[in-house]
This record gives sequence, structure tokens and C-alpha cells, in this order.
Amino acid sequence: MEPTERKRRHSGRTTLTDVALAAEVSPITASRALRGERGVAADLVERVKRAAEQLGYVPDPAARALASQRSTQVPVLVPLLSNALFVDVLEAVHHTLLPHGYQPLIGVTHYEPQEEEQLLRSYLAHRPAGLLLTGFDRTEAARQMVAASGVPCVYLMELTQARNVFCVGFSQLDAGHAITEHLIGRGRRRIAFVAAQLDPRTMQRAEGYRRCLRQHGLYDARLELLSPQASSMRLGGELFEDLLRTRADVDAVLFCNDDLAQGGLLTALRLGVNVPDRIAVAGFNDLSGSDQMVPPLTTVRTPRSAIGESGAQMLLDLMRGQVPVRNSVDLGFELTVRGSS
Amino acid sequence: MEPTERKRRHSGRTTLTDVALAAEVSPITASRALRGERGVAADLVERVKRAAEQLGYVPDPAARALASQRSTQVPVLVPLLSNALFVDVLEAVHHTLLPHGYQPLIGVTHYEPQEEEQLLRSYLAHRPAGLLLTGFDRTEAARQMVAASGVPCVYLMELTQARNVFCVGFSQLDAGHAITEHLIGRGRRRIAFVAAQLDPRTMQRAEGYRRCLRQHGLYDARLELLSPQASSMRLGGELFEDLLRTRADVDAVLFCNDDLAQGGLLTALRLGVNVPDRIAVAGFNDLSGSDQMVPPLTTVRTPRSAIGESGAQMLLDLMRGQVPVRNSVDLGFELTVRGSS
DNA sequence: AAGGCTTTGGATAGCGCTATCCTAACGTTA
DNA sequence: TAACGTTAGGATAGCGCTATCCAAAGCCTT
Repeated sequence: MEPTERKRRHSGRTTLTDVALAAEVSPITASRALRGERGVAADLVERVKRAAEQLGYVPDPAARALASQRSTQVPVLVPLLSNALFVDVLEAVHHTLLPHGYQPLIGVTHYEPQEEEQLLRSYLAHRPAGLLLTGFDRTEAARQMVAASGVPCVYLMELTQARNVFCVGFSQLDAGHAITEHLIGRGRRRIAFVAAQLDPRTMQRAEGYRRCLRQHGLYDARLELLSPQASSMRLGGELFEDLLRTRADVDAVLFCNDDLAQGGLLTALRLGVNVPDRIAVAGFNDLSGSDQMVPPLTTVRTPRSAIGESGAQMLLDLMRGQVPVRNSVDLGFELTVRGSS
Repeated sequence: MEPTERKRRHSGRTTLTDVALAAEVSPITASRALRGERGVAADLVERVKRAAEQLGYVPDPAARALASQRSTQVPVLVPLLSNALFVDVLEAVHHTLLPHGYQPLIGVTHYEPQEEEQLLRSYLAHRPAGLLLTGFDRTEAARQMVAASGVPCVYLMELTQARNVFCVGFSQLDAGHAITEHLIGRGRRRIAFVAAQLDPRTMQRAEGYRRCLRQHGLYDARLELLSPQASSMRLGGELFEDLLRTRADVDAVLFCNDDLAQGGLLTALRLGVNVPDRIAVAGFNDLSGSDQMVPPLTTVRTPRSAIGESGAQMLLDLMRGQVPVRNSVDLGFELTVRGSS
């Protein structure tokens, strides 16, 4: 009696074996041909590629990841998508990585280290080819997972001199310092700092602000207005109004992000407070719309796209096993002076 | 002579077999226990779960996908991340899907059907558990891939009555009609329509605008200003200025998106054009900041979060093999009248 | 008490691909 | 010509997990 063929789970998908059959080679040769690996005769490669195309063959990423112990996925973890800043970074990362066959995976941490840790655990299980993380502020467990995984990793937005850490960004502290210096240069003496979210980079800007004012003997802790709430135009307006009410002698405000500053400018308009005569306003990041404000917003243009591109490029090097020329790439920033100061 | 053990590729990862060993059960029982499958005795489940936790076991998604022919990934394709609209949708989708163990994958199509087709091809190779797509405008090849894959799919943002198509959204046409009706109700007669991007949903709003004006005998094609450029505050300002220059008798503008409208309002401020006395302004979507404008922007509040949540919920049903009660969920919209009209 | 049904745990065999080892078939060198 | 490298293709055996088939044990029936 013929034993019934029972254990077949084939999914109907076109497999490498189908391609190999059509090209009249062994599956492993087909595999090598399609991946462009070492010496496969040119005519065989040609035959295999043609067969693959005709059959509409698409490699199974799961099988590939399982067999080779690595995938082409590159998780990119950012705090938020509602800050245009990170959208620009992501866009640049995509443009840089996709043409090389890597697949960026967007992860959103909401500025929650716990959430980031969870995401990392999940993404690392996929054996990613590389990793792009925002900043250095994370749980110890997350740090260890990344280290233990051996997955190449590039850090975005902030800089460090630590060995074996690859990062692309700019000095948030210097930027905070520079824009404050600008306001002082405009003759302002009572310069407030208004911030929300209070993430590490915001606090670094705050530190730049403080150092600058201290250097000029102008620092006054009462001029700092820090809110842990999420950044938004509305909040910027509220904080600005607060500020005017409670610190009557203030003659300039530095907002930690442009959305706050835009809200501040609009509130000034509504209240009939003259900017910059009565009070100068400056923001941070040069987000979309800041140049359209009335008056246009003075801000710091930060190299978001360049950070995404350069970080992805550095990661490409690492994933290929090359060591990038530099550990740490400082892309700087640019003071953008407009009518609001 | 002992044969040398040669073919070992073990990755050092903690596997299900390790867990099974520790829990003193067979691997398959461990697998069933961890997945909560059918009858595994409660004490065994307990033992396996404890062992898994102690060993820090994380299932290998690639192996799982390969063996079971499906993953927990749910690609979500949106046109852009730079439109806050889609960020809200994504956020809601994440909140809904993650607690059920599904992993949303963000794909950005840039309003390019070709790009979407490419993304779909790549994502479908991963055997996703489900699919969330924006609108109905895509290539024939993309349509066929989705159909052939058999992957459950829910369409967001637009509605259709087609059978076997699951969708969550609202009537873009009705919304365009309603806001136009509002402007007419305010006594406006020369109502312009200013749009960018010109994606299908924008054009549906345009159609609503046209029908409304025609019903009132007020339609004038010269009052439509359509630009294929990407939507932005700056562009909104430029188009608004154009409009004032070339259609001097216009007494209201309907922008197809709030970012354009915000740019328009700011330009009005800069030019000293009184809103709403000289010209009424209305937008669409009630994006962040619209309520902060001077004057605050009249707009249509669209149920982005609800669409994301409800769409994800519907997809959850489909992925569980249940058939949702309704094919098509209309979440409506809400006219939000503020000072600009 | 025997037959039939329902659990519950396990053995086995893949999923589709690639790492690893192997073996011919060629040069090369002395 | 024999010994030795070098390729180019293939055979084999997994990667880690789960679908599928089995078998033993428990529970009802009649």
C-alpha cells in the first residue's frame, strides 16, 4: 500500500527551488546567483535572474533571516512623530538606507525609556542589520541589550566623545548658548527660557542658555519656565501669557522649540504685545511655518536631514563591517535671525 | 574514531528548546503553553512561563513566521508623515494594535502609487497578519497583490459601498460641501477653493465645494486655485496672495488643508487684510495650531484618531477570522466655526 | 465492561533559505 | 607527469519554530 503523502505545508509561494528548477541549477547556486555571491559563472547568474524575474520570485525574508541569522531591517527609534524634527530625520534615513536594500522600521518611544526598552527588545529579536537611536538617555537594560546583541548602532541628535560609540548630531548646548548670545547682542537683559517636554536635549539647550547668561552676569532662575507637558503651539501661547503676567520686566523669550515659539508669537499678536520692540522672541529648530510668522521667527536651524543622512551613511559603513573614519560627526547648526528679535 | 561535530550554527540565542528543557516538557508543549493554545494543563503552562521568563526567552519572529506562514506584522501605509493628520492616525493604530501583540509597520508612500506598489510587494513578502491602507487610489498591480495575498485589509480615510471591502473614514465630499455651505450661510458669494497636493481626497473635497456652489448658482471655475505642490504654510501664503491679486472680488477662501489656511491667515495679517471682514477663511482637518491663529481658524474637524482606532479594531476582527458587523464605518466630521469666518 | 469520544502531551517533519563541507575540473609548478 | 592550488557547483544539514499526525489516558455511554 502506497503511503499517503501527508506532511505538506507548502504555501503556494514561489520559492528558490522553483527558480532553480526553471534555471536548471541547484537551489544553492540560485541562491548564490541572486545574492551576487562569489564565483558563479556569468551565464548561470543571467539564467537564474531571468528565471526569478519570470516567476516573480520574491525571497522570503523570514526564511532568509532564520538561515543567515540576520535580516535587512534597521529599526529607527525616535521620541515622537508629532515633532516635525524627527519626521525630517526619518525621511532622510529612508532615502539613504532603502537604495542599499535595508528596510527602516520606525519605532516611536514617546520619550519613555521603558517604552524604548520594550521596543528594543522586540526589534532585537528580529536580528536587525543595524540600529539608529535618538540620544543617549535610556535604561541600563536597554543599553545592555544593544551591547549584547552586537548589532551596529549609530546615535542621532547628540554627540559624545566616548570610544566605540558612533554618533551624528550637533552640540545642543552650544546652540542654546549661541541663540542666547544673539539675544544679548540685541541689547536684551531679561531673557526668559520657556521649555516643554524637558527631554535631555531640551535640558542641554537650557544649560547653554544658563551658561551664557551667567557669563554675562544676567542669569535669573525665575526667568526659566519649564513645563513637563508635551510641546505644542497652544502650550507655547499659554506659557508666554504666563510669562508676561508674572515676569513683567522680561524683554526676550527663548523657546526650546519652534512650535512653542509660534504659539507665543500668535499670543503676542492677540494680546497686542509688540514683537520685537516690547519683547524679542526666539525659537529652536526652524520648523515649517516659522518663516511665515508675523513677525518671522528668529530661530536656530538644525541639520535634521543631514543628521538622518549622515547617520544612516555611517550605519551603512558599520553594517558592511567597515569602520567609519570618525566616531562622532558634528553637523553644527545655523543661527537664523528674522524679525522677531 | 569519533566523528567530529561540524555543522553547528547555533546563535547563542535562548531557544524554545532551552525553555522546554528547563521546564521539563517537550518543545512543542512549551510552544503551546506560551502561545496559550488549547489544552495544556495549567501547572505546565505555569512552569513553562516561569522558565521562559527566567531564561529571558524571546521567540524568534523569523522562525515563527516561517513555520506558521504568518507574522504579527501589520503594515500601515500612509502618504506622508509631514501631515499631522496621518501621524494622528498612526498613533491611534499603534495604541489599538500593540496590546494585542501585533506590530504595526509604518510605510510612507509620498502619494506615489508606484512607491506604494513597491512597499506592498516588500511588505507582503513578510506574510503580514493584516494590512491598513490609505484610500482606494492605487495601481492595478497593487490591488491584485493585496487580493492574491489573502491578507485581511482595511482601508482608511475614504468610504465605499463595494462588497467585501472594509473601510473606515468619512465622506470627504460631504465635508467639503458642509464647510462651503457654512461660508454661504455667512453671506459669502465669491468663495475660492485653494488646494495643494491634489490627492484623491482633496479632489473629493473640491467636488463637494463645487456641488454646493452650483446648487446655489455661485460656482465660478476661476475661483479654483489648484497647485500640485506639496502642502505647506508657505505655499498657503503664496496662493492666498495670488488669489487676492488676481481675483479681487473674492470674499471667502476655503483651503483644502489647515496648513495652507494657516499660511493664508498669516499672510493676511502681514498684508493687513482683515479676516473675516474683507475675506473669510476656512481650512480643513483642524490641525494643531488652527485654534491659536489670529483670528482662530474655522475648519472641519476630522476624526483622525477615531479612524485609526476603529480601522485597527476592524482589522483585529478580520485577523481573528471574525467578520465585522459593518463593511463601512462612517465616522463623520464636525464643522468647527471660529473667528476666521 | 466494552466501545467510543474527548482530552493532553509528544514525535516527526517540515517552512524556505543559507552556512558549511565536498568533489570534480582545471590550471600551475617543478 | 605528479603534486598542489584554485575555482565552480552541489549535497547536506540545519536556523527555531509550529502544523500535523499519534498515542495514551480519562470519561461517558449503553
